[in-house]
Amino acid sequence: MSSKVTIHEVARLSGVSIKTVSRVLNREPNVKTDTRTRVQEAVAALNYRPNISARSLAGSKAYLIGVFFDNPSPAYVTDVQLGAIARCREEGYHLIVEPIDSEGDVAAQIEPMLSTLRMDGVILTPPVCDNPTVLAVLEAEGVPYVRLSPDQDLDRSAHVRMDDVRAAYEMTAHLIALGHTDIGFIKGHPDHGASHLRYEGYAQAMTVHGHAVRESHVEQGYFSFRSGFEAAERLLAGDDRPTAIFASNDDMALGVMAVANRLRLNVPETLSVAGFDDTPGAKVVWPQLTTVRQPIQAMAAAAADLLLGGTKRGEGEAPPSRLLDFELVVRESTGPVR
Amino acid sequence: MSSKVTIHEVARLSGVSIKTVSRVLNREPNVKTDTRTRVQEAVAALNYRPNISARSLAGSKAYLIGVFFDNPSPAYVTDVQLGAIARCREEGYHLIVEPIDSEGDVAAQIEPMLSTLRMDGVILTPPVCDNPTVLAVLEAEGVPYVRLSPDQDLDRSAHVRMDDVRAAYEMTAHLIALGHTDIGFIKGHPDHGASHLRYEGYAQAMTVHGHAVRESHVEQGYFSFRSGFEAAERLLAGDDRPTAIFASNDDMALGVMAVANRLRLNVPETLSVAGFDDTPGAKVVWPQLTTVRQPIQAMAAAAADLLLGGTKRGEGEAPPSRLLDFELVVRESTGPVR
DNA sequence: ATAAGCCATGACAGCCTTGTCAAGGCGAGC
DNA sequence: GCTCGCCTTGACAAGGCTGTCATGGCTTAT
Repeated sequence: MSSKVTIHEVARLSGVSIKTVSRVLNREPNVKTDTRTRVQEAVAALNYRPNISARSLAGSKAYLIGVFFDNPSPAYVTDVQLGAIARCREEGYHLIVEPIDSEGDVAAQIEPMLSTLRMDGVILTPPVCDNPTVLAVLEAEGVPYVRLSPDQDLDRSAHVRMDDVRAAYEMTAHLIALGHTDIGFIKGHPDHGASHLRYEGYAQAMTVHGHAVRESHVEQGYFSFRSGFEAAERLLAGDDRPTAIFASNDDMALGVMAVANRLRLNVPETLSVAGFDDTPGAKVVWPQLTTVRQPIQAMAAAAADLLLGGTKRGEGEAPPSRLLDFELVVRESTGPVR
Repeated sequence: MSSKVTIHEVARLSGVSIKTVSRVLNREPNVKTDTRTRVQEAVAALNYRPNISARSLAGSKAYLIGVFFDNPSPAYVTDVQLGAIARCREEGYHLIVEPIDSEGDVAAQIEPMLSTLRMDGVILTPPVCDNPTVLAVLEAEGVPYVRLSPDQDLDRSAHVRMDDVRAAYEMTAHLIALGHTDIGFIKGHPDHGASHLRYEGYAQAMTVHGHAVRESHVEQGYFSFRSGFEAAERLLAGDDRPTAIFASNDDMALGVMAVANRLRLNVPETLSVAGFDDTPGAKVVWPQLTTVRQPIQAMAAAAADLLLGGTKRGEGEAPPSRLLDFELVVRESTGPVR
């Protein structure tokens, strides 16, 4: 029996009008404590749940938050969903997931769902969070949105980020603390803003600790396993090889490990390897990878929080944003220099 | 301007009643072709989209399909979402994702969302698809559901599966065709139905081709990297080692590769390794893993199709189900015996 | 030609909740 | 003791769409 208890029955049982029940449900002020309690009891007794369709038709809210993604990493996407849901459930909101095909006509994809569903807000993950068309459509439709780790136009909207520079700095410092002075670096895809930030953190740490950033030990990569593999082949070719390599993401670090394996260089005895992102692959390799963990779930939860009005935004103020802490995950792929 | 064009305006522009517009929108019969065209033009001209809340309040459908999951594999979850969405979009349905915490009070989690949202159907992934409480609540609420790769009670509901036995059979046959006769096998988690099916396929193939299933070359694993690693250590310990190992999932196969690496056994020259599932990790290892690909997206699409009434179900008939084809993905980790 | 029946369309109620506005009750200030 | 104003509550309409039923025109069977 798909119990379709309506607000009327609750009203009748508790002896008040449906409007008062509505008030209690929406935590509106100006309801006597006594009345409130009585209504709540009736709600519990009847196991009543408001009908979300009727609610959003009558009111302004849809109780739906969208998550748009076009992200190649399933682990990332899932974490975002988990984080966002955690916060949404507290307020009775639900998550609508919408994969976006950035190659296709983006506007044609999102415009219909926006006008059909009337979502209360949207969370944008990279790289859609930097897609100008998406942002434009969202703004035109008047749908609030929060971007996760955006690259560009930071002031354009609310967003949540992690401090990539500092994370890369600390990872480099970790290697330096282990005695490494000659640390190779593999850059990420040049179109991705994080690439520059991570390189900057690396360079800063080297400079601050008095070690030179050797051009020949900095390679361009593209965030893929293959690009990391190839970069590592170049870095480890001659005799003048670095004692540690910091790849700006895990996939590339895995490429480095593969090369080390082929060259019979023991990790971490002969070569320390560090990654960035803490992807699932980082634990599925031997030795397990030292890396940086982004608090993805927490970031998504923060994004949902921003949307649900955790922070009220005044007129004219800059859009709110949050900067979250990363976590250095030291595992077995980095060790003292020998 | 979040254009809130209503059905009235479409009706006015096309010179018919709102009911007729509604009929066109819902592809109902008994509308003159001429009228239908005129309405469609008006819809296009005004860029009208029906309001889903109003729609579901008035009618019976909510235009929402839920996906419940409690699956440790993000890649799997994402694929399911992608596959389901593909089919849902065709019909104007949207996807609500709901992670379930199987450890907690499952009924308390899903009961509210079911009665609040009134979803039209739910897709259940393993392992929630075998959670009796979940099934019971869904049935009590009268919400149709389709299970993906269920283990138990196949006739209880509609479901979509892949032929694990045949897949394991063919993978084994592939190894045999390469000249292997002594093929080790690592079983999956005993609580997971697929484990038995995959083992059965392996055993069948061995027997049919006249090779003995050697007890000492069959190890128990638990679908984790670590369990694969340990099983491989045992299998590869003595001199009497198999020339190939078929692990019943990729994570364990990766564990096998790690051991082979440590023991300096070249893959595939000295040892062939095969996995199952085609997880992302399968391509991020060197050499890349030969494995079995489940058509997860297609399976999810089929599930959505079942829900959306792709197959009408008569009274008293058995719940509909679909059996999809797998794909043998031969990469570099398997080779001829030497 | 006439009755029966189907097709195409429209009028209207209803889905369940929230927003608006009005009304009654009661304490505070003069 | 009376007015003012706030607190609490309720009546009613509105929100956009679909279901039901009625209507009139036209085709088919007799």
